[in-house]
Amino acid sequence: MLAGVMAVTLLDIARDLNVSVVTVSKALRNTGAISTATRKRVIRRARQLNYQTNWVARSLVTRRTFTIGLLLPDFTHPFFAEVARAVAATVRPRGYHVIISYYEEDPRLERIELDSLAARQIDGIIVASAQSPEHAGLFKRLEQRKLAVVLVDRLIAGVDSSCVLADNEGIGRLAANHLIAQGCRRLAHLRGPATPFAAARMAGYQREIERHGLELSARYVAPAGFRDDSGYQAMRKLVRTTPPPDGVFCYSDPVAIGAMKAVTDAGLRIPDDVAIIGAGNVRYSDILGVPLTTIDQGSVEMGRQAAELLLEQMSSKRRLRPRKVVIPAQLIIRQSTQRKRLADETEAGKTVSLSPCGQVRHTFSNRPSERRRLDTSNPRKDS
Amino acid sequence: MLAGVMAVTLLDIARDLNVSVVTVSKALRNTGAISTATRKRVIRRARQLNYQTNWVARSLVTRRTFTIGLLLPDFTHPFFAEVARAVAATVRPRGYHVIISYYEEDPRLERIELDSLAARQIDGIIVASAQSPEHAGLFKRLEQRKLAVVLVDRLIAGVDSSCVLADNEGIGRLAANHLIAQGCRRLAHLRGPATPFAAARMAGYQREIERHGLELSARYVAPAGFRDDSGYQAMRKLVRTTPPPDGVFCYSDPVAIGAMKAVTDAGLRIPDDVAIIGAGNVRYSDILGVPLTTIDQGSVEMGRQAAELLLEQMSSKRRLRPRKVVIPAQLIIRQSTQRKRLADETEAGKTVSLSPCGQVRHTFSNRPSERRRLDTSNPRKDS
DNA sequence: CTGAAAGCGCTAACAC
DNA sequence: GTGTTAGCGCTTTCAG
Repeated sequence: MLAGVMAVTLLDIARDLNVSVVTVSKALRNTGAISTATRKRVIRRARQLNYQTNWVARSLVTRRTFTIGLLLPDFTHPFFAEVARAVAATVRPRGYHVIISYYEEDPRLERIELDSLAARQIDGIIVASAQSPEHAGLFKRLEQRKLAVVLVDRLIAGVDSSCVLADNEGIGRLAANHLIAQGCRRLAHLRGPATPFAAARMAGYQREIERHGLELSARYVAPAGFRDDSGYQAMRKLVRTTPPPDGVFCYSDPVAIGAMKAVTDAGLRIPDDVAIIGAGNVRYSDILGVPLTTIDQGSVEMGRQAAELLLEQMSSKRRLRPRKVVIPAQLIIRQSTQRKRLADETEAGKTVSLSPCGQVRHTFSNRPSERRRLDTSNPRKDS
Repeated sequence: MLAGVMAVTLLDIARDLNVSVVTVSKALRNTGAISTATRKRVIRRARQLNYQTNWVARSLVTRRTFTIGLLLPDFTHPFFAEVARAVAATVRPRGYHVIISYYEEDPRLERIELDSLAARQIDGIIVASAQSPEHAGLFKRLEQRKLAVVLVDRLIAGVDSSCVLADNEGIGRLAANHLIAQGCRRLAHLRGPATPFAAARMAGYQREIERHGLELSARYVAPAGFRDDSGYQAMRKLVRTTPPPDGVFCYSDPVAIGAMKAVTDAGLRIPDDVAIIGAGNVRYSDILGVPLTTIDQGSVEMGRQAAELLLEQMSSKRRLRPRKVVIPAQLIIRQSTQRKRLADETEAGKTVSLSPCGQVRHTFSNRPSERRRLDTSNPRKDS
């Protein structure tokens, strides 16, 4: 027989050593009552033969695969890519693998994937879901099967799983505050898709505007989607209004990037004619033609916390009380909103240090210590 | 018993219907000899009970998991993220899932992950490896275990698995050609990491330069790494040489982005003082301060072809002859090299249409049809 | 301390 | 057509 054509099994080692399979199994798992001598013998031989646990077989009996699912709308999107990496980084040290899947914003596909992942007997799943509340039962069923579930970035009404969310309200408020502080008065908004979290962003924005005695006029609100092309289209309309808005809060950075093109194409200047603020702090947002002011949703933190919650749930015997974690938003000021060349300190009562001449500080990494920021309220946890 | 606490098994359905487990199994798999009547009965009941195949159990006996691994240095990098999506999109219709893992350019971690994925009994793996040739045996062992292997983006000497590669030589040649056509004469290079593929890029670059009777001076070659910060550091040195280079080919777009900052920081203009060209056509490269000319490596095509090769291998009984696919490179001309304001047609004998005023054409998507390009030679296949 | 027996949920081979 | 038998490679339980 050709060496190694078939994988080495416990039985192979057992025969080889004249012990039982059970003994080998115990030795390798470092568990149960076994003499140190045989344990060593087994381990040595296993290494020699290049034995590897067959996880499929083990999982069948232990009912744990040490694999989790991560279901996202699109892991090519830098925000989700960062979430994904943070999740993987968090669970890896604990021996878990991650099956990453995406559903392209198609709820039907999402459901299929969800089922398919469950059929693979994953131990838990983290999902940024696009399901409407009428499918809340789907998640209930998953949890009944003892599958740990953590919702991330997007809440679903009626699903009481743990979740980790951006502070969407806060993002909107932060945006409004900042634009107003920069002297903008004709405030506009490029809305995201028809989702609760996009609505929350807009609501926070509007509320804060009104708190300042201003208003968010309906004609300054245009629907956009997730991506830059929709932002471009939406902004093309807004720049044609008279007068055009002088401050625009965009649902996401990609949308904002599209919007910036539309503004430039229309012969207007950023930020002098129109200030633009995005959300997401997407990688490379700081190296655009005009570096984009944005609101960081804390992708890494979101992934980490989601994974942490999931691990906790998976390793607990009884079902834990669902928890809700809100990741505070941070304002990242760059040129696209910097109309006041120097100090625009004391927004929200905090001092924001700006580098001279309206220049962006040189930031390569996203380490928080290197950013100028402004948190939304306090981190709220465990609501 | 609470409904659905335990997952429904074939046995549950069998008992329920007073048939044997085998019958149910056959019915559900639509295989073997079975009357249409019972098949329908089984299927109906299965649906009612919300039965789902337990893939762990099935895999144990069929020895197929319908799961493949994808091991990358970093799936947050836009290039790899696109490869990953293309892989997932290609295998999904065939029922495969993808476990995506990354090793942060750490060969030791890569080996651990490789083993760990194999232990999960994946059917095949696509890997952009950082292993040096002395670990070629690692891959040989995987293939002996009947694990299909496809190398992507990075070749390893001594490993004769199928592979899908960028045309690194061609990338270098294309870069040199373009810079020279733009009138650059003091050509520089920011080298990538110490890898064969980075070396190939430089070799192509140098060869083409020399073919034009010019030379790549050693003092104009600086080592950089994978990311923007290393590009920044490297370029900081080059701009201090007298005279500074007037055309720089950077190993990757991130490196180029870092380099552009260094050039700007030094008070030089892009492209008038220094033309910069990257490689990778990273998303958002077209919306930088100065949109970056780059060479597209065909990430999507690379992922698709790798997945295709893997599928082919996995569904074949006997081991197939390894194949080598080279994805042709495409030059994407943007502002960062556009020194000749208008027509710089007839590089390499082809006409490249440019939009007026050195403006970038508005491109949101990466659809090839929307790009101005220049292929490297012919697509070579199956060498 | 060690191992024999039983079984995880499923499929393959072969009787009936 | 249908069901029986025999595993896949591992862990669990419990007797020795």
